Amino acid sequence: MSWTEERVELLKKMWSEGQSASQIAKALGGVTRNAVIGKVHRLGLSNRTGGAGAPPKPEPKPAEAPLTEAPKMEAPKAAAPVAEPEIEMEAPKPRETVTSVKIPVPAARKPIVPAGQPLPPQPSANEVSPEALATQREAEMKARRLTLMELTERTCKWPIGDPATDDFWFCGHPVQAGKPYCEAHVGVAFQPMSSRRDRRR
DNA sequence: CCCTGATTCGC
DNA sequence: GCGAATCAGG
Repeated sequence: MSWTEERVELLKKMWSEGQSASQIAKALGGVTRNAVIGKVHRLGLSNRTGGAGAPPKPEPKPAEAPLTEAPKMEAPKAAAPVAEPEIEMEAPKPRETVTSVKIPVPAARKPIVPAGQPLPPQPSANEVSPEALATQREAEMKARRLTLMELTERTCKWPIGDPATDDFWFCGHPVQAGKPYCEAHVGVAFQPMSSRRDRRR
């Protein structure tokens, strides 16, 4: 394979979108991530965005400014300290249900609510089918306890414990093809609407 | 171990 | 110009 214009275009596009070299290589086919990185450097578009350590920031791509003519336009943005919405990902937090079962979590741990008071809101599903919940416990007892860095596309990203304390890690079991969670957690994460009791707001 | 990008250097 | 090997790091 060679770097045809089309391929280079796709490379540029994907790179600017924050795609990783390996992802780009996969999309292009016939090249390795090394080849992609090498090309990226040769093209001189190394740092994707101003900040070097800036994390992949998907450009919303406002709109192609026609820009027929705009000689010296200074954008005197009077600094608008916009409050970041900070959207939370769909990350259901495993909830401890008071049952007779003992130590559902790996090693004996402090109560799961030690932190101060905040404790992030838990948006989604609370009512999980008993069996799914049981399976969930099993999985958590054997959790690999991965840290954020250790997560990959193939590790279960189900959070366990309290993010505000050290008692926090990710399941880490092999994910179920495509899904972000392992089989057990897919079970509690993706529930049919029907089985979800309507909570009267 | 999984992954990331950066750099080098023979081709 | 190309990209595998290597490096440095999360």
